[in-house]
Amino acid sequence: MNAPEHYSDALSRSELFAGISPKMLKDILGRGIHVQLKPGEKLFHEGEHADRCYLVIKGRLKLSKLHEQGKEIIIRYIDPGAIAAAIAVFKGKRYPVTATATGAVEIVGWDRDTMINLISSYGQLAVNLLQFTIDRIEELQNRFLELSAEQVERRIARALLRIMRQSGLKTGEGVEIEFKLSRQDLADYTGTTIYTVSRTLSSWGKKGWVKSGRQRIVITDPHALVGFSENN
Amino acid sequence: MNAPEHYSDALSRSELFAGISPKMLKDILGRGIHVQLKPGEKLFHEGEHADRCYLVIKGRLKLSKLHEQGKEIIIRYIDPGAIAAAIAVFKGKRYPVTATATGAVEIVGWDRDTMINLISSYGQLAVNLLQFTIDRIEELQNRFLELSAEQVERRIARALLRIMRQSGLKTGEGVEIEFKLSRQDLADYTGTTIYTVSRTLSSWGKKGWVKSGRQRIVITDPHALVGFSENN
DNA sequence: CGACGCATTGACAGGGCTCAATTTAAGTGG
DNA sequence: CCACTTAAATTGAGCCCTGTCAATGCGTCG
Repeated sequence: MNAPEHYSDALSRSELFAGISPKMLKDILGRGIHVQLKPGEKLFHEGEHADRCYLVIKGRLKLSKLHEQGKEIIIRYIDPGAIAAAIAVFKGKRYPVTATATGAVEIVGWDRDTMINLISSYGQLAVNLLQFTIDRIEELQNRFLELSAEQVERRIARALLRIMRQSGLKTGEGVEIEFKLSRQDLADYTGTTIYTVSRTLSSWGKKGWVKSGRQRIVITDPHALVGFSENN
Repeated sequence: MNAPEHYSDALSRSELFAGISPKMLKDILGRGIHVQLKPGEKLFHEGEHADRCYLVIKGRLKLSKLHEQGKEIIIRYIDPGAIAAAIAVFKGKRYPVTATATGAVEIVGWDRDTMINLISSYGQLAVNLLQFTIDRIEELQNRFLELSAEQVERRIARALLRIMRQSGLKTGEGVEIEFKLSRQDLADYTGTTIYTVSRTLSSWGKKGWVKSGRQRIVITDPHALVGFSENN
């Protein structure tokens, strides 16, 4: 298998493969399987046996957990270059979350044996994996604190800024979230309802902080939003 | 240094040292430093440089994060045999949380170099550490889901049950939480206020589910509490 | 015994959820 | 390219859960 051109872009951004030479990368990529996902398609379900981990090449995965009565909570989004289920795959455990494609998604997957093999071949991988895990725990702890200590509007502000930093695209109007992000998604991400999100974005729209339409959000005044999320 | 008698008890319960022979344990313990903490004393603060990780021998550590305006959130409690800051110490990062002694606490600490040394000497340690990390992430994700999807009363029920399973002591009356746990603690753990916790425990008291006093909680009917936390 | 910290309880208000009714926008097929 | 369908978003009204504030009770410890 020969890696297509656009792989290098995702890989160069990857936290997991930082500090690994192009030659090694080629080897690593060659050992994975290539998968394409349609919008909304699920890559794996919460509770399933974790037999593979995946690197996102193009598009975005949404990691979420489901609660009884259909309420969903979004744990995080996985951008190109980032990896999903890297930790779960090691222990042959079950996936603790569900992964869904937002838009068309391209990924590379490795099974458990291959991963263990790779780790022992490339020491840097283990270090990166540890770093990655630490970051995940910290991110979760931070969001946990926010969720319990802050009011909804501020949580939405922080969420939007976090997503903007991860997946923002500078345009003439401001910074646009470069994937489809509905009110429902934001609500699930911040632990609120679509109604509150809608009202909030509405009010920010009037202030000129954001422009938002159907599954599309542009932050026109990031500075103001940061101020709001921190001050007062 | 010769390990005191009661060390073996904590160690035998330890997730981290599972599958490691007594002889090796003696070596590992000998390389750590022994620390005693007074009630309320802080072992490390959020943001400080993470220069050591610790195994709890006796008593309990409380891991928490602070929000502006003094609001605190409890991430978890660390019982005898469990370890704190194990991951943070590796990357020479800062502690993401604050550790406080609840009651008198005895711990053993290892610095970064020693930990790295130990890991390379005892392969099982690395595996255990990974397992431990996975468990931490899952626990956080679960609580995150609860926090965003469930009402306060049910969150308190779940919290109490979780703490009971971890640190419960069967007595004639029922299962008693074996360390001082104030209304404030429960509130910080569940993301609510002492007033709501107090009202809730009061009402459960009338139903005969719990008996609670000053920093002391006994679950007299665990079954009923489980039912409440899951049903409806 | 007095003082301090923890816990309880009541009254009140408000943030945000629920529900229902529209409006808007994006497909889709003829 | 336009009607039609369908999903997403908006907006208003009402209310309930839970946070806030204040007063009081009670257990513990010096």
